[in-house]
Amino acid sequence: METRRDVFQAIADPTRRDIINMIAHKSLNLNAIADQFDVSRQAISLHIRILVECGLIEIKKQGRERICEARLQKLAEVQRFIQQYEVFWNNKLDALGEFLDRKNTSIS
Amino acid sequence: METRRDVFQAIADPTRRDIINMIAHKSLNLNAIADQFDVSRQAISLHIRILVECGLIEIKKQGRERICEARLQKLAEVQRFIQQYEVFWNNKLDALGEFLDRKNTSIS
DNA sequence: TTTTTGCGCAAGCAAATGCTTGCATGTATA
DNA sequence: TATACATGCAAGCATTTGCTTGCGCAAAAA
Repeated sequence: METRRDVFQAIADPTRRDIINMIAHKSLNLNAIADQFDVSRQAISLHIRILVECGLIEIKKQGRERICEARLQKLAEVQRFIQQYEVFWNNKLDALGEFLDRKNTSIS
Repeated sequence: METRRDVFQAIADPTRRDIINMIAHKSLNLNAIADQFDVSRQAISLHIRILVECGLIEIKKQGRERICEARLQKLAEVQRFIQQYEVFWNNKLDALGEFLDRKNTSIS
C-alpha cells in the first residue's frame, strides 16, 4: 500500500530534510539524530524509515545501534526534474524564457 | 493555517509535477489542463491552487478563462538543496565521497 | 546477573491530503 | 435573451501523515 515512497515525497518534509543534512557528512545512530529534534524518538524513527524505504538512507546494524548513513544518489532523480526547467530562472537564458512565455500566453 | 505551501511539498505530488510539465512551455487554461487527467476538474483546480500558493503558477484571467502560466523560478530553492549534495553522486568526486563515508562510519 | 541503553512494534489520534458531487456565478455564444 | 462554457465554492469522505505513549527485547555496561 505504502510503496508510494518516492524521493520527492521523502524530501517534502522539513524534518526529513534536516535529517539528511545532519547525516550527509557524518553518519549517526538513530538516537543521536532524534536528540537533535523536539519530537519523540519514535517520530524520528518513522521519518528515518521513510528515508530508508526510498533509498536515501542506509542503516548498518552495529551492536545494539543502528547507524544511519546517507545515500544521496537518489536525489539525482529530483535534480533531473529540476534541471529541465533551469532555463526559466537562469540569467543567461532569461531572454529566451520570457520570449517563450509571451509567445504562449494565448492557448492554441 | 495552511501557509505551509512550500515548493518541496508542491512538487511532492506526481499530478502536480505533470501539471508543471504541461504548462512549462505552453500556458493553458484550467479546463485544458484538467482534460489531460482522469480525475475531476475540481481535483485539478485544487492542485493548481496549491501551485499558485507557492508561486509556481500564475493565473491570468482572460474573459471567462483562467490561463495558467508557469513561474518556475521558485524551483531554484529545491535546486539549492539538491546541489549541496551533488558531490555524493557526481563521478568526479566519488572518491572523496566514499572517503568521507568510510571515515564517518563510526560516530564520534 | 541486574540494569541501562538503543531501538522496534503497536495502538490511538488529530490534522492534512486528495478526491468527489452538487450548486452558484460570470462570460461568451446562438 | 436563452444557453452553453469556464470556473469557483462548499460539503462530505476515505486515506495518509505525523505524532504520541506504552511495552518488549536484545545488546552493552555495572
